[in-house]
Amino acid sequence: MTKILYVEDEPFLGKIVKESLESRGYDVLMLADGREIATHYQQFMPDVCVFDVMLPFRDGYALAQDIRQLDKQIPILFLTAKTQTEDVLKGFGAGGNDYIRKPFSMEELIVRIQNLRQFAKNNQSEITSIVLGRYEFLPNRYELKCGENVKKLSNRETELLKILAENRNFTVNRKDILLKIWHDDSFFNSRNLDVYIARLRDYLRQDSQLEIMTLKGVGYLFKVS
Amino acid sequence: MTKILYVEDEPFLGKIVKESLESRGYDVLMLADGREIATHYQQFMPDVCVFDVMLPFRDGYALAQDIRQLDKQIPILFLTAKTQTEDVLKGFGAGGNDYIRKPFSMEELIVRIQNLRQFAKNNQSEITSIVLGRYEFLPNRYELKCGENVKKLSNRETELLKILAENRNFTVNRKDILLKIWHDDSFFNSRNLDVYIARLRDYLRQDSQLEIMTLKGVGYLFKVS
DNA sequence: TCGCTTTAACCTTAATTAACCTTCTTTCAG
DNA sequence: CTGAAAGAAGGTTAATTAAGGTTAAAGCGA
Repeated sequence: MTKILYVEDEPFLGKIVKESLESRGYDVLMLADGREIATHYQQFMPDVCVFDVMLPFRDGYALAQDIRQLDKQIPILFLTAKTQTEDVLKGFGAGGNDYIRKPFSMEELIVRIQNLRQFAKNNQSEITSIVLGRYEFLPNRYELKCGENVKKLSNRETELLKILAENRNFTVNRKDILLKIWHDDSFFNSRNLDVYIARLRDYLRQDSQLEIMTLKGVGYLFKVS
Repeated sequence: MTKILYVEDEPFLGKIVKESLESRGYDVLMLADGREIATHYQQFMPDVCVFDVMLPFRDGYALAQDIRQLDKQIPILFLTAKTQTEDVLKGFGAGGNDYIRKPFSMEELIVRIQNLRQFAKNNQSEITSIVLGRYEFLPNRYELKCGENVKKLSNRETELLKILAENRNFTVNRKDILLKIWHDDSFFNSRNLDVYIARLRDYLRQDSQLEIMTLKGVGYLFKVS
C-alpha cells in the first residue's frame, strides 16, 4: 500500500483529493500546514510526498528541503496555482521531482504519482536481500549471512548497513547518515557512528573484497566489487 | 556530457530548442521524424529522450514504446501542444516519465531534464576509469592502479587528480582548482594545493611519460602522451 | 539481568599549517 | 641589451591539528 504525505491548506480541495486518492487504494496522511513535518514524516514513513506550495507558516519548498535532509530518494511532487516558470524552477531547486499546476485532474495527479513511485522503486525495490560479496544481508530480518554462518544484527547496525548497502559504490555523507539514524549530527552521535562503523568493518572482515572506506571530512564509500 | 535524443517536426521550434540545449552543454541529436528511431538510438546512445507527440509517420507515444523495448531505464519526456489530461495519461502509459505542455519555457525543460537524469542515474553506478600512461585511475573507487599495485587515494588526492585527469593535456587554473576543492582561494589553501600536487607527482613517478607541469602564475598542465 | 546503545579514553591517519628551499620572473643598474 | 638581485610563486618535507578508529566500560530499557 503506497503511503502519501499530503500537505494542503485548502480544506475543501484537500478533502476531495484525499478521498479520491484513498478510493484508489492509497493511504493518505493529510496535514493542513507544514509545522512538525519532520516528525510526521518519520512517524508515517510515506512513499511519496505531495505538497501544496502556498501554505501558512512554511511554504512547500521549505518542506521539501527539510524532507531532503532526511531522505534523498523519496519522490516529492508540488501542487500549485502558481504558473510562473520561476516557481517551477524553485520547486525543482528545492529537491522536488514533479510540479503540477492547478487546476489539475485527479487522473493526472495519480498517473504522475505512479510514475514517480515506479521510478523510485527501481532504486530500492522492497529490499529483502542484498548480496555483498560473500555475504548476504537481510535487512528485514536483521541478519548478515556468510555461508552457513548467520550473524544477528542490532537495530542500529542494520540501519547503518542498510544505508551503506543501498548506496554501495557511492559516497554517503556522514551528516546524512547521522540525520537519518540519530536525527541529529552532534559530536556524541558522530562518535557513535564511528563505533558502529568499526563494528560493521569487523563483521565484514571475511571478504577482503568488501571495504568501508573513509573519506575524511566527507563520509564513507562502501566498495563492493 | 549528457546526450539528448530530440524528435521534433517543427523545424523552427526544433532549431531554437536544440541550440538552446547545446548552449548549455548538452549534446543533442535532433530528428525530424521517428522513422529509424531504434537505429539512431543505438548509434547515439542518448541519456535522455525528448519527443514531440504529434509527428509525421509515427507519433511520440509509439516512439516511446519502441525505446522501452530497447531500454527500460532511459528517461523519456514528452513535449506537446495537447492539453487534454487523457493525452498526459497516454504519455505515461506509453512509458514516458514526464510530460510538458507547449508553450513551455526553456528553463523548465532544462530543469525537468536534469531532474529525470538525476533520478535515472541513481539506478546504475557507473565505474569510470581513466587510463594515464601505465596507470589506471578509478576516481569512484579512490584508487590508482599501476599493474598489480593498487594505491588507495585519500579524498583530497582523488579530487585533485580527477580535475587534472579530466583536463589532461589542457591547462587548469590554480584558482579554479582551489575553488572547486577548497571553495576558497586563500593563501593557506593555496599552499595546501602545493602539498597535494607534490604527493601526486610522487605517486605518478613510475611512468616518466606523465608530468604535472607547473605554469607559474597560471596553473598546471598534466601531460599524458 | 541481558543485550544494545552511548560515553569515554586513548590511538591512528588525513588534512592543514609551517618552515625552509628552489625556480621563475621582473626590474633596474651598468 | 644584459645580467645579477629581489621578490613572488611554488616545491618539499616536517610538525600540528582535527577527524575518525578502536576498544572498553558505563548506562539503560525491556
